[in-house]
Amino acid sequence: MAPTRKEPARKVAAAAPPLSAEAQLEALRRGTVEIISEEDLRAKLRAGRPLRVKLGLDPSAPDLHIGIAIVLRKLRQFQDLGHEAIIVIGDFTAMIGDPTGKKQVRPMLTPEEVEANAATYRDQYGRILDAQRTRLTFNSQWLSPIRFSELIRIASKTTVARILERDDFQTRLRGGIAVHLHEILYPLCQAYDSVALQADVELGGTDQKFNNLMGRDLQREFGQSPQVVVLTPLLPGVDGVEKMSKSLGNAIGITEAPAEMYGKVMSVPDAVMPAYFEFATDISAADLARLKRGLEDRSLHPRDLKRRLAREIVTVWHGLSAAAQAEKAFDRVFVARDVPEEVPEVLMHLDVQARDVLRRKATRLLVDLGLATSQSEARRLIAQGGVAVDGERIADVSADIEVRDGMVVRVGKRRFARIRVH
RNA sequence: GGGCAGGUGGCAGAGCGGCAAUUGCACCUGACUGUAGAUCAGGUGGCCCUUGCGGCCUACGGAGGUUCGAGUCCUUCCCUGCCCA
Repeated sequence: MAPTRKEPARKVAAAAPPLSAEAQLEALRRGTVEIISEEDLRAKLRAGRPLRVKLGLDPSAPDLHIGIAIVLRKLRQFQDLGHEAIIVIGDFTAMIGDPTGKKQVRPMLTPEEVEANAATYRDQYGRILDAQRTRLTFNSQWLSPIRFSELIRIASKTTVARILERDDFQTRLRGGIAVHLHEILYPLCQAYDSVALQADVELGGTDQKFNNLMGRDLQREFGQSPQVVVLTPLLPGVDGVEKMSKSLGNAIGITEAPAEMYGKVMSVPDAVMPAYFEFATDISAADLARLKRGLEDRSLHPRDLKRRLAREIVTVWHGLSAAAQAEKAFDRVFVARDVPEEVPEVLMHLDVQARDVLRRKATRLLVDLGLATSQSEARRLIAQGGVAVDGERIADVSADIEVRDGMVVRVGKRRFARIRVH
């Protein structure tokens, strides 16, 4: 379900007379890091026709996170201003993997997989974008049929030196790390997307600057008006260091359960709170300024600020009441150290031999419940005092547990399982 | 095609014949509290039990070999980087 607060905005925008180019530019500037160039954008807006605004996304991560949401919200803004939103799923370029140095070559998706994914994309993007007015494309549509001779023609439009300017390549070459030939085609592929779509604007995070500028060059080579590059900030992940990304495991997914989302926000380092408030919530500029000030002069407690942040972010994606509930659940588990109201249940079968009582070695029980991946791990957890059954800590690594229906096993602070005996 | 340097646990990176492998990051657990933040401490291949500074199995790119013993030495293959052509 889309956040309800978005609904009225859309209707108003559709009905309202188009804003002046200057007013649009003013609105679009907010929340961006760089626009290349504003002059070009102004000119394109002045022409008065709906602009084709392109955003490329990685097909391997259908779980959108609140970092990517920043750029998607920018795209939404373009939609609300009457422009055409085009999402490009990089299913073809996924074969290459954006050359960050770690990605493996991935096989191309089958048409069936693409079809299946499309539904997921629509569903997830629909939480932010006006789904009816969003064009969803896959770049295999135009990249796949390209013949080798055409590739050579496209490749002739740029130079090796130009491609190698890119930071990733620079550092890898300097560090003696492999740069495969196909990888240097990545920026070219993405640039060609812009040519194929005749994009007026390409949106992206600041890490996409090189690729997006490449699109400008290539479009010029193909006799098209070069696209305007609009760059949005990258949100740091929950580690507070790396940019938020699913593959780094530091992301907060927009479809995550409220409680999970709330907890992850609470784990964010204090230093990144301002960025989160600014880019991942809907709070007003005035509120933002006040919170920042409070954090600086220490008149506001960081803990309370982070609770507010967690509430705000959960509210964006799940609504107010879900946020309140998530906070309650969090307090219950982490502040009061109580068992959560909802504990995942695990069914266990009662052994025929032992009719009424089911005895299990504690280590085995943990593995059976999925709370440990091996007996060794289970043993370690118990030895470290991290395992409790119905609130009672297990002290003995070789303990036997008398399994009863409804029993709650806890590992660490936040992993629980309730046993259901059948 | 030739020469040189490399390939070690999720990542980075030690190791120079006794190694389940120093260290950092990441991760897990505990203490503390301001939260799953910060700090401090411990742990982190698997299996087993008679829970012992225990036993066994599997692991340092692949396959062979030398040796009581190989991540460490040899042969060969694969892969990467650099230099020369």
